[in-house]
Amino acid sequence: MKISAKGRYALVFMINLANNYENDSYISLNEIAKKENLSYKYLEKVVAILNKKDYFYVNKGKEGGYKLKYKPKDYVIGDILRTSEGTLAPIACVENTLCDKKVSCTAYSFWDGLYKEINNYIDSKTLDDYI
Amino acid sequence: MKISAKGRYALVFMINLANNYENDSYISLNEIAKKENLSYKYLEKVVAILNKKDYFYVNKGKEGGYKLKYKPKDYVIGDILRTSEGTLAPIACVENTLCDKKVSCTAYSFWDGLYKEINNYIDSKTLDDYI
DNA sequence: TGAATTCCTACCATTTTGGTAGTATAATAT
DNA sequence: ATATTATACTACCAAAATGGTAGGAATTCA
Repeated sequence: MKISAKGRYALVFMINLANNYENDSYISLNEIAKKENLSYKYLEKVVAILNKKDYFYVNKGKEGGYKLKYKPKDYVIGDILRTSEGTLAPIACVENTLCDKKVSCTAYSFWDGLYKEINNYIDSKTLDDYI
Repeated sequence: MKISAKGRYALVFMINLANNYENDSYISLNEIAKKENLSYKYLEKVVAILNKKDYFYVNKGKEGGYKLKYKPKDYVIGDILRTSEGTLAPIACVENTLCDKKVSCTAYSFWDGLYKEINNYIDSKTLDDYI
């Protein structure tokens, strides 16, 4: 029941952008990786995933890097985690439609309830809460 | 962020025992595996883990199997899952003491909050809720 | 033009996952 | 008694996921 490094990296990265929001400057992967003691190469990979979303501005070259596009309050953490981790369903059947047992399935309602609790929590927090 | 087969098997198994509680008879792995469409051998393995706790009576031989020791209401699902899965901490640092950053660590309070939500939920349910 | 930076593709060792196989041991119905 | 049924225990294993690393191409800007 672990969040993978992908999710951890993604959230740390986005919080770093949020912390830099007021500066209106770009912040590079190198800088964040060093500050947060993350693998630069792996962070690169995770950011590539996040970059498919409309989260930040990017600039290459000197003084380049990443900059948050919207206000920290506009970033729901659940959305960031789903982008990086995929679904946060504790077991597959509460998410997809492959399993048709559902209601009749032993323990289904327990897992479904847990899923809802998780979603409620992660969707109630934004980057602004962790600046 | 998935619960592993271990946790799924464990809960299904325990709910089956709970369903059989009123009968006061033993129920075998074979019977449960067939009914729930689980791998018999893997179920055996998971039950071996659960068996370290004081959860059920065991009887070998004909008419043998497993029988719940206490009332379904006495089994908190969080306890069952921790026994089978290990900790349900979404990331390691909210659980163990290896990481000393904690409060100052980026995003720590987010993960800690999520952990608390998960624990609250799974500790608020007992087998009796899923009979 | 050179340095800094992102972008992209490929590779890889280790661990985890979800099993299977086989045998030993114990209980019991008959 | 003993054949049958069941758990207990140990060992093995293939496939997938995890958490990286390596190297170079493209782009930006001082």
